[in-house]
Amino acid sequence: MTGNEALGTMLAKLQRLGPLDDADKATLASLTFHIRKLEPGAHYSEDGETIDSCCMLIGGYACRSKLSRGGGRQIVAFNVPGDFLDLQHLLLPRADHNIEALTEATLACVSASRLTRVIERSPAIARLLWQDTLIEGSMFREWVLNVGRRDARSRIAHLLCEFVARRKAAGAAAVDALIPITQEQLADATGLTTVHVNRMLQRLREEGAITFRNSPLRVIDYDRLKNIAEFSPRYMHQAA
Amino acid sequence: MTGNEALGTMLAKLQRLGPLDDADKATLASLTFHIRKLEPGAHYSEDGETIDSCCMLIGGYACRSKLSRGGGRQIVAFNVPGDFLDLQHLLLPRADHNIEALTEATLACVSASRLTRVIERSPAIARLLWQDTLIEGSMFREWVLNVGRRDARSRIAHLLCEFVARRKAAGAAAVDALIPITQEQLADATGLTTVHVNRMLQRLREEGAITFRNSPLRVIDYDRLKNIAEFSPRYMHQAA
DNA sequence: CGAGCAGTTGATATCGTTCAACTGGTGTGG
DNA sequence: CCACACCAGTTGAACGATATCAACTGCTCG
Repeated sequence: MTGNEALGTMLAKLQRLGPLDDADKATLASLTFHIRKLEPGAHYSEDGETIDSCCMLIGGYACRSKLSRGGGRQIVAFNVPGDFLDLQHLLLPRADHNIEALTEATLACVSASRLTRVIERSPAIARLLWQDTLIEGSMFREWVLNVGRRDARSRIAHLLCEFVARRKAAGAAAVDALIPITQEQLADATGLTTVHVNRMLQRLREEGAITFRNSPLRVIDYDRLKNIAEFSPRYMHQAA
Repeated sequence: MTGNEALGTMLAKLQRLGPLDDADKATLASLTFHIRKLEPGAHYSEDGETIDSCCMLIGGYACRSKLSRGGGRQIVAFNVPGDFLDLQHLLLPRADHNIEALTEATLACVSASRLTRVIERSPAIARLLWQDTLIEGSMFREWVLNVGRRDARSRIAHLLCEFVARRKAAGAAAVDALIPITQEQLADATGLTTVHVNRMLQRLREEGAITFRNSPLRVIDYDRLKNIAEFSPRYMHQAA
């Protein structure tokens, strides 16, 4: 994976959000990317750290998580290729959560100060990045609803729907591709226990929505899953 | 409440986030505010609506909520004076949640197109608004953790701590001022039932952290409440 | 071959829900 | 000034969803 491919991924992402003119593209092209690989489970950043670069996930999958005092982990977002992982460190140097690779992951990192210069020169780019932040915010609100109000079965279903929809929108994989999330991670993302997640997944399998026995999770009936989940992608603002 | 007072509130809010020079302030002052009053329970915006203005809450309290298909309501944020209610409609015209007054509320509204012109002229203002969006995002992440991982008692305590801390930071009221949130709203915000919220509040009262019998809620021992809540305000990035 | 880890199962415990009745303010119309 | 309605809050009893604990399976990898 080279800097050029990273630039391509970033351009594609931004242009999914809105138009850029040639000057904007040239400005972007002036960035130098530092390519970084992460093993599964490795952390890119940790809660409390000071960070002065911004990364985009250009390959593999990641998640954002926070710990409660008791040691419980809550995953608050999943990330797919094309996602900015920490645009926030442009304006808020101190990390407020952990960012962790789910699979082998490839990151394209830019120094925060250089990116700052880019957005000063290109209001259009600044606007799209801000828009991305806003869409992320909307997804967090949906997560609060998901964890707060849905029962275990539809909560899990909703999570899977979102993951699959975002990955598809990013062009990273088909709806029925393998889902690289363990049951433990699913539990941490839904606020349930692994035991209960396992039982609910079995139910979703019986209902014909997914498969997974001794092999990674895979969605086989997306429509059914969406129904169970009350999933409507509007909150993603068609962009993720 | 006049447009001038609205401008003052907005300036104060922005300068809590970062510095502005005189040109920025002049640019802001060119905005015309439309002052709007909301009765308790009245909606400013509803999920799905198209909105072409941006409002700041300059008096009273509000909340953001979403509905699940089953009709369950999830409150995903509380708002205190000085909060931008819908900066997002600058870039995402379609609302993805409801915004509702908790008390009598006063809003200062600006047309989205005018505000767009302001941020085009002043990168510093754009930067602070984006920063505000990022901080809001961090608070949503904390809410996911709160609803997903904490038990009922500390979940409620955490909510109260956040409300009180933000209100204090905004200079709107002291820590021990009345909290204008009903037990039903507390239930909707925590993903619990009113019955259980009532029982947990009684426990927090027995523990000496709050009072409320036949009168509005009030925090009387903030430190104790913070302890129960595992509350650490870092996720608000000192700004709210 | 053994260790380790994700996943699976069953039995039991618990937290929070549900349902239904009741209290006590507050506001309104007669 | 009373009667009534209404609404937030309160209480108790029974129920149910999810957690907890502990044992076991079956990969995968060294």
